[in-house]
Amino acid sequence: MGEIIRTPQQKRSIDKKNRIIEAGYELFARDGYFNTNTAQIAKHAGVSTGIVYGYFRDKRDILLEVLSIYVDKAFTPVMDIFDSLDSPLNFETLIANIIDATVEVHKNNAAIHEALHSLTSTDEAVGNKFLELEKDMTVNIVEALTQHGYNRDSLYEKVHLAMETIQSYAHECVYDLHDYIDYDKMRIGVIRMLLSLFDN
Amino acid sequence: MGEIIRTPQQKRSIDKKNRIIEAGYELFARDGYFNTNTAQIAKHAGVSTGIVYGYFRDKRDILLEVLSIYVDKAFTPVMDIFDSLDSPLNFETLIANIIDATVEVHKNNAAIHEALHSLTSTDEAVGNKFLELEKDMTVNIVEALTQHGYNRDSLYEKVHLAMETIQSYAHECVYDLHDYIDYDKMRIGVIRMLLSLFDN
Amino acid sequence: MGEIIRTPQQKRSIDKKNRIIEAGYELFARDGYFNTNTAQIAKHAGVSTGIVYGYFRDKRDILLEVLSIYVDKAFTPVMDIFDSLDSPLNFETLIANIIDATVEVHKNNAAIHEALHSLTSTDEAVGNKFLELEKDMTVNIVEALTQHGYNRDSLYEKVHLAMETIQSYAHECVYDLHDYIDYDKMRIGVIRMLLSLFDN
Amino acid sequence: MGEIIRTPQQKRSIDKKNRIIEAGYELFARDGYFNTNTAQIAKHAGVSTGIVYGYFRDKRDILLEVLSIYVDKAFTPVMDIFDSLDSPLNFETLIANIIDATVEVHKNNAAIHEALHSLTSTDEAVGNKFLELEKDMTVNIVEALTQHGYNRDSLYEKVHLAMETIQSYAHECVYDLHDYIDYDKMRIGVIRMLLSLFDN
DNA sequence: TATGAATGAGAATTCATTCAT
DNA sequence: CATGAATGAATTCTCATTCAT
Repeated sequence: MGEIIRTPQQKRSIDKKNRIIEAGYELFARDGYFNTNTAQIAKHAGVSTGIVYGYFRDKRDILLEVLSIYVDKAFTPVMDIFDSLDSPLNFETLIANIIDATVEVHKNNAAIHEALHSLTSTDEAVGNKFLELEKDMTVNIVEALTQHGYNRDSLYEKVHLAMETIQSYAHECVYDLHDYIDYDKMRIGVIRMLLSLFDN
Repeated sequence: MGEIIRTPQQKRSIDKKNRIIEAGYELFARDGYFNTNTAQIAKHAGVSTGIVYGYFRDKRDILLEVLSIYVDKAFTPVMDIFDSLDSPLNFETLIANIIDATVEVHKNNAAIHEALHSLTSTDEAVGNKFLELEKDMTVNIVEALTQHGYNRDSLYEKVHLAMETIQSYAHECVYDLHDYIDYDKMRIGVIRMLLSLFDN
Repeated sequence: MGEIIRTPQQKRSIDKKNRIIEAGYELFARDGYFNTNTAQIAKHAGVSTGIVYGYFRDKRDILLEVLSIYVDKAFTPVMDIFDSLDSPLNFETLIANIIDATVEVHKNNAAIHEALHSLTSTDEAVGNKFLELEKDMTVNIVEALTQHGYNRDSLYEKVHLAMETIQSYAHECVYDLHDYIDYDKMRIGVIRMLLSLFDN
Repeated sequence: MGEIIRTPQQKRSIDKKNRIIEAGYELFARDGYFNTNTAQIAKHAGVSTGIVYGYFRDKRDILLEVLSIYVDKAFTPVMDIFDSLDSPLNFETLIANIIDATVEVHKNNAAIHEALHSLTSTDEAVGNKFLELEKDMTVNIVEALTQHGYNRDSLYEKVHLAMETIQSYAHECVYDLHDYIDYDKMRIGVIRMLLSLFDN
């Protein structure tokens, strides 16, 4: 098999590979994975169609890289909050901070999130990556809470549920689709719900 | 515009159209919209490829019909709960009932929900249909609650948020993907959160 | 998997499938397998590129059908000679007849023989088909000779060797490439050699 | 025509050119000409893809060089036999020697022979080279035989036919594909046939 | 209405060759 | 001379849609 996938070492090449990933990111976000073809990605990245296959095994391989980037972007800002945490925990502030961080992440990445997440049911690797992301976040948060002395029943369930709820809110909030919803009021509802969840 | 899309009158034709929709439903659910082709749908429905275009303008038209069916399936069972509601409202029971109904709906339709919902960002009509579904449910529930004397602040926001939360839970619960989660415990968390949300 | 390979029943479809095989036959013979593309085959057959994949799994599948046809064409005329064989055997006549039949087959099929045979070393199925052809011919001839009372030592080896020799001659003769060779004289040499081979 | 194909003067360059030819030789033999790409050849030779075009006009040019090497390898061992030939000629020994030399050549080069020979019908230069090889061998052998006093009718035809027969045998023998053939017995048949051919 | 063969535009991928460094 | 990244035309194959019957 003569298939040689370049692992670029030089700056220019790294740039080029990143440009392709970036192009994939933007086009998948805008049009979806299935509505984007490799020629478009190449053109958007300012490279030839051929070189795409110098850096990636196939179109799906680009997807996987885009996914990795997204996962980092989604994971880091929220987890950073737990690095600088005071004891005793102030849940109200903590929750508000996580909500705001999540909304911020969503503002920049909602479209790609949709595009990627829509593949979870038909692409096992993509599905697993999302599961892993959720698991990593849950586990990390549980650990952080425990270290700060919070240690109640059903902690994994609570954290996971909280995350889901915040995700849902962030999604709604960013798309701002329902004219009958005041997202600031909803935000208050989310905080109230989560406070009660953890105050137990 | 000489194109004639049949609106079937005879029983046999209605069957045939429904069989095509049903086939689309199953295949979209199993493989996703983009991984299903019209030949497969026709074969699965036991009809010829050509006749598909006698009943539907194009492949996407099948999608739209499938979507309608799904929306009904998702809407009805939950809304039925509000038809037989006692006053004064017992929120704990109500919430539990909605959760169970939603989980039940999801058990049967999670796959198609994924398949359809994944198109929301790239297909405006699909997106709007989902918005409409959410709006209809929210509005109906708000109305029912009001009629039963429940009338607090931010009701739309609360109801919408509650629905989102239940949806999330139902999804998690049905797929049962995280081995570190006990979904019965999570269910208790959901109920607690929502009780606190509405007890305010 | 939605791959449906038509097995044509109707006359028109059979014609079409045969036209594609025929086109493959001619183009492979003229330009070789690797220098022929599916678009050319389709055009030569007077069909669209798409329908080629309605009748054949892929380009190689056409090759395999062409091969089958060739094998029949190569096998039948020579084997027919053994259907009408007098006892006692007149080897001189028999050999001459086989030579002539083989040359005749080669006249019409030398190019496709080359094209197909050139794939034996890189395509196992093709290689096996040629082996099978040689084996079938050898076994059939040995059987026929035995039935007519010829039963000497090393019969399989002799028959196989005779066939190879005749093949070589037919090839040379048809291409007529060497100006220093008189193929009629060479034919006499072949007959003499084979007579001595079997007279032992 | 400003294109400059280097004729390497320095030792290192000659090595490099030879390494490329050697790589072509091995890969063409293993996978065939069309299943080998220039990147593979370069990699196998331990050079860059670009430099290949410093030494060769194009991929086919490598093929031609490989062909030249093969022709030498095929020509020399057999021709050497005629350098040390006793008078009067002992045909039985001579034939046996040629058979053994040819089998030996084939043992080492059967694969590349197949790969190259398969191109004869579509590449005129390759075809001509093979013709030339056959002609050179025939002419040389005829000359040698004549010098040793053997001078019969149809000598070119006989020699050519003998060579073909031996080639066929060597091919069969090396690949050893037919389980119903004893190649030692077949070898005896070949010798017998050729003795009778020349004893006339 | 119904069939399923046929179309052809479009997608993914390969690879001989060139070129900037 | 040498490198290996880059090009883009060419190729295989798919599939929504049409059409002859």
